[in-house]
Amino acid sequence: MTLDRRSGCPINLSLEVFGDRWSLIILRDMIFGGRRHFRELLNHSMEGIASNILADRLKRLVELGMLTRTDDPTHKQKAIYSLTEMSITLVPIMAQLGAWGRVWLPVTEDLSIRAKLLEEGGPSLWDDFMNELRFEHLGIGTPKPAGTTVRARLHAAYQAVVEAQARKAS
Amino acid sequence: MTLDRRSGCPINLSLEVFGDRWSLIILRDMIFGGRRHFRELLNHSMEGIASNILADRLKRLVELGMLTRTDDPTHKQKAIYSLTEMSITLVPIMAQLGAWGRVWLPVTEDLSIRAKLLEEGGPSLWDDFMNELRFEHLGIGTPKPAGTTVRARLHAAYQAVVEAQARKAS
DNA sequence: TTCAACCAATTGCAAAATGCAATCAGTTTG
DNA sequence: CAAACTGATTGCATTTTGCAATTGGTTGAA
Repeated sequence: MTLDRRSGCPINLSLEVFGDRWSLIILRDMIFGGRRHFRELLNHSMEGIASNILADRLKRLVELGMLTRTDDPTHKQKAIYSLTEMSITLVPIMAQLGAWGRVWLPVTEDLSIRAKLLEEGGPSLWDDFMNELRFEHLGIGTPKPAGTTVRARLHAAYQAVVEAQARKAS
Repeated sequence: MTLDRRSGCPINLSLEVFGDRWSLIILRDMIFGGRRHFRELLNHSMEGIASNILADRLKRLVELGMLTRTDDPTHKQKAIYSLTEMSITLVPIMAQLGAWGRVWLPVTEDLSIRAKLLEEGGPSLWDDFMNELRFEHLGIGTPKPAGTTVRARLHAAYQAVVEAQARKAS
């Protein structure tokens, strides 16, 4: 997989990597949802990605250096997809994208609470989160106590909103 | 023009607005290149956008509220495209995109010097730049002395690199 | 007053990407 | 041994893209 190289402009080249309707969605699910397997990405996809598109994008992202693919020792057919430093450093872009979308687009409260927290936490929270991802995906650094991680906090906030909505609806 | 609404996730909805290979390129040329007319966007396009794609995206961006289209009083056929607050607040996203691309992709020096300055300037420079865009496109706020604007400084840096490259090549 | 250059698109068409459903062969679990 | 699960692949219809040519009109200069 090689870039088009329409121009050497950084914004253009970034768009050539993930300027489509699915690549960033897959990376979002890996970064914020903790997905590591094909089936996890396929079956829990909020937007309903098709399996052929998912297969195509995973292959492409691996070829571009955004992901790595390794065999799962517990299952001979299972593959584990890992983020690379290249995709981990997408966190600030994701944060800005979420912040912008929250202001201008018809987001739902449950799905935007994480973006809100990420925005409020600012660059220092993004750094903490990236370090967690480095530990999980690259084996770099030291683990944090379970439940205190950024992902756990984001997820807890999401769950709280979902439960509040359920109470309101009932 | 209405969004797909695959989900209410802010990242997904943002992608539905500009998750394609041309929309952000057009907005980049308007924000950083100061383009306001169809022909300017078409003829000075580094990536070589086709006229039908440009027409389609301009229409779409207007419908989504990212641009406004007004008649040019000097030419009955000429249209002026203006950024809206919605697209002006894309500046932080552009800055992050440029910063990421500069690290990970084969950018050229001339086309990435602006991204470098924008990154180094940080949020306060982004704010200055957004305020300039608000004055230019929305008529809000006060003008700055010519030559001291962020856009002028970015452009001067770009020109300096281009000239240095020309000297080196000769 | 004629005419070339310019204006924002539109049209026709081939190629590529997308989306959907069905399917695949191998692996694990009950 | 069968059912469920693994990461895909295939076939096919639809949609989007990209390119080149063209449209109907405007402008400015000769």
